Amino acid sequence: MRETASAAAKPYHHGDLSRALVMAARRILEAEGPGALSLRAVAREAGVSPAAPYHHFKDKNELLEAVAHEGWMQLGSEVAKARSESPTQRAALTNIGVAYVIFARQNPALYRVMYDGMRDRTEMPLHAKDSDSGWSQVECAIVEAGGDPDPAELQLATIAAWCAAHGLAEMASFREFDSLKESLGGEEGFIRAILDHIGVFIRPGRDRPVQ
Amino acid sequence: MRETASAAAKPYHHGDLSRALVMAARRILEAEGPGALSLRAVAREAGVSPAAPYHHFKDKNELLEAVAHEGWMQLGSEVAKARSESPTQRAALTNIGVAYVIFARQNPALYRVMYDGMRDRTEMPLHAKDSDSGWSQVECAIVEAGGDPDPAELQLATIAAWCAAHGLAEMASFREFDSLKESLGGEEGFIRAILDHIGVFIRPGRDRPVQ
DNA sequence: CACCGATCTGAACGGTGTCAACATAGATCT
DNA sequence: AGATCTATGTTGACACCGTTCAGATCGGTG
Repeated sequence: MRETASAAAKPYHHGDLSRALVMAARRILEAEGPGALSLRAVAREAGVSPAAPYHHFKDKNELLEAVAHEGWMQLGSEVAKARSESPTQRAALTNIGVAYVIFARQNPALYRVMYDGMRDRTEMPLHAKDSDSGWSQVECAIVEAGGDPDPAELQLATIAAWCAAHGLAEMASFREFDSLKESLGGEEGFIRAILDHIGVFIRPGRDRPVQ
Repeated sequence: MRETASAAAKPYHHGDLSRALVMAARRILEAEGPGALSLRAVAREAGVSPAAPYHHFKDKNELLEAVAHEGWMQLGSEVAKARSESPTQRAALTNIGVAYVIFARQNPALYRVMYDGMRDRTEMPLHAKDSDSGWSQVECAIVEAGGDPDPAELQLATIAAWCAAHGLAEMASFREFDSLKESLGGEEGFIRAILDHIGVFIRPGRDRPVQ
């Protein structure tokens, strides 16, 4: 019953469905937004029956978690890139913030899934273990920028920075700020201007000396 | 066909269904969370058929907007209260931030609905007109606390403060910070500690003098 | 009173998450 | 190799969802 002898005959077993499902989900997310992201639609996009995903994810939620995890990984590497490309350690922290917000702005649907999965969770997903997670990178950057290395103080500073970046990531989507953005030289100018007002992001050349 | 002659015979026409629906929605939201908030459930809770809401709201979304609007009003008055009860103008801004985050923490499901409705909106709902909206109160508080009254600068500062508060409102729900909260004297201590790290929130007694 | 418009009901449609029963394919054992 | 086991698919069903539409019911206006 093979389709056309050799080539594209869809096999009964997919081979790597879990990855295919995550990819399909991300495709739908980009193309049609989070509202269109139903489990059935993902299965459809992957060319598979609606029940097939349940052999790889116990839930719709578990699929979304996998998608979110990919997102956090990607964000982590963007952050790492921004940090390593910074000319000075003092500039790194701000650049990390900018990279974070820009990622969220460029992948709004994905970012939404990432944070939605985070909400009713008892722990933050991304940062705990990996030394190159977004979280620990921010910690390092804060210390390197002259922040207080005392663990308790550092944790507070990191939380503060993360709060600001997340808040800005969500607020930056309001069209209401369009004209303001334009007058600040585009999206990135806007982001930098806001981060400039938030103490945890050291302001090169305007802050008091680091030490 | 009246039930028991006079008293509680459910009338065919409800009288004030729109308000009853909003109230029912908020009840469900508090009791079972945002996941349980279906239009049918709201109608059920209000003791009405699933189609009845459509005579008062064109959409499920429009109902949620009404719920969100109530939330923003409530938040606005909480903020106003916190501001007016502050001993000094310099303390007011921080107290506003604390009140904002505490409101979000005490009404997490409502806050989620409020912001979800905000996301794909072209304008922010709450602040534009009313002089006692949360937004304009923050603006006033910033100026009164010694912030730059230049309009452009003030707008940036307000956005920055709002970003931080919103970010903290969402991050404060992570159980991961439980022990940290405890060591800081509870939820409010935690919130103040974080806001302390954010420049737009003036730090009484630690910041440079206002003028 | 007759009537009209606003409000509510009932039944229906397509879509959704999820599950149980069954089918198939690939791996493993003899 | 053949038999068997397990992982991975499919089909069909269930309850629920948002939404619509035709009809029932009521409050008010002529």
